[in-house]
Amino acid sequence: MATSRTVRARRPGGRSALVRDAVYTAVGQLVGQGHREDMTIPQVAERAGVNPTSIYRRWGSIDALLGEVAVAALTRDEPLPDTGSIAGDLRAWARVIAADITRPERTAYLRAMISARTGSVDHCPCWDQRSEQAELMIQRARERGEVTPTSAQVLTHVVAPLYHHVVFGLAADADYADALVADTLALAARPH
Amino acid sequence: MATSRTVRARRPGGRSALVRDAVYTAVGQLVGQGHREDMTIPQVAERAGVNPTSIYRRWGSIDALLGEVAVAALTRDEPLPDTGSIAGDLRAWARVIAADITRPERTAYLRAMISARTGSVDHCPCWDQRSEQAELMIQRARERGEVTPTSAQVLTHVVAPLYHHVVFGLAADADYADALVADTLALAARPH
DNA sequence: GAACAAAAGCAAAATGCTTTGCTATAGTGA
DNA sequence: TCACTATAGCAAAGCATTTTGCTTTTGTTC
Repeated sequence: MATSRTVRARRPGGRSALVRDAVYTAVGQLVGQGHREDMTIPQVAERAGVNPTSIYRRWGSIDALLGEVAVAALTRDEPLPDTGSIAGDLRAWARVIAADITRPERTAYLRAMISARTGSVDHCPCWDQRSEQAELMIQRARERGEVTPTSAQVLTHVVAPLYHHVVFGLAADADYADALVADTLALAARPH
Repeated sequence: MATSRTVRARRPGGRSALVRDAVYTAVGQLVGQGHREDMTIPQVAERAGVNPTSIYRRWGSIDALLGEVAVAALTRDEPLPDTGSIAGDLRAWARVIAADITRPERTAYLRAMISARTGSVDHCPCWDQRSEQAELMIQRARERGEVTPTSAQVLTHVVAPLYHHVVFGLAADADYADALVADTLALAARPH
């Protein structure tokens, strides 16, 4: 994991950023090894080669840190499929999502993000991102004159079930993704 | 919360059960007050009027305890709607689910359950319960000669999006529930 | 009702997380 | 380059959680 995110900070370059990256990397490694539940700040600090105090002062708690890293990891943007039809695009996209979020670290990050979420927060960066992606594919398809589902339908009937399944420990494979897309396309095709 | 669950234990009556109930109640109160994140075993023990050691020896960690209480709270069975049509049943059922899981304690429990879930677990008691409920309503409707969605479709296109929305902090109100049911019924109506 | 066994209570010790005051380091702007 | 400031490092103290060995209570069985 290299220096990729440009968090607006007073001192974006230099040591601050180095420490942050080292900490992010350490958290990533621990999550990868299945230590999401029992992660502690001293642990992360040691692995990052950083003083625990620095983490305490910057993030306050392991949950806040984990939440931040999770969001960062889950919102890196990937290339969108462009197959020439909305059906093909959605199918490819859904499969990529399924494959992505079923990877153990990703699942762990998702759970961390959910766990960190407090009642007051009412929007979710990774959901916003999926929404934008859906909009884009639909936009393109409409310009080609295709009949398409709405982005709300795509989010509700394709993305939500995938995330739900993963988060609750149910199967979310390519077949499931395909079925979701098929249903959603059927919804769109029906006369309004 | 009274003595309702009959966990198969060597000594089902008596002190063991009393301690368990007191602990469950204490956890419930703390969750209700928004202390899911910062709950500790000594805290729960004091509120339950129980020795911390007892909790350590029985549950091991606060996460294990929270997970257990969450599952217990989320799988108490409610009466199913019986309106005479699958459309009415599903609409009523979806609204009840939405209203139920958007209550703050319920949302907290859901998140606790998700957080407690490890990769190896591949089924979810509260999902199983929803599945059984859906099957029952569909069964009844089919005996009346109605065209119905499959239970898989209901779970995927009604229940999953509701849970997803709640868990990720998005809105899940009666309107959303209605829209989900409408879409699912439309799917069922379409010629195969 | 007496013996047995399982679980709870108790208290002290140990462990490890967290805080705090201070110093050192390193970016930023003149 | 120099002053300034934000952040990191350090070390010690404080504190809460967790463990442990033992005793007590209480349900179960004969």
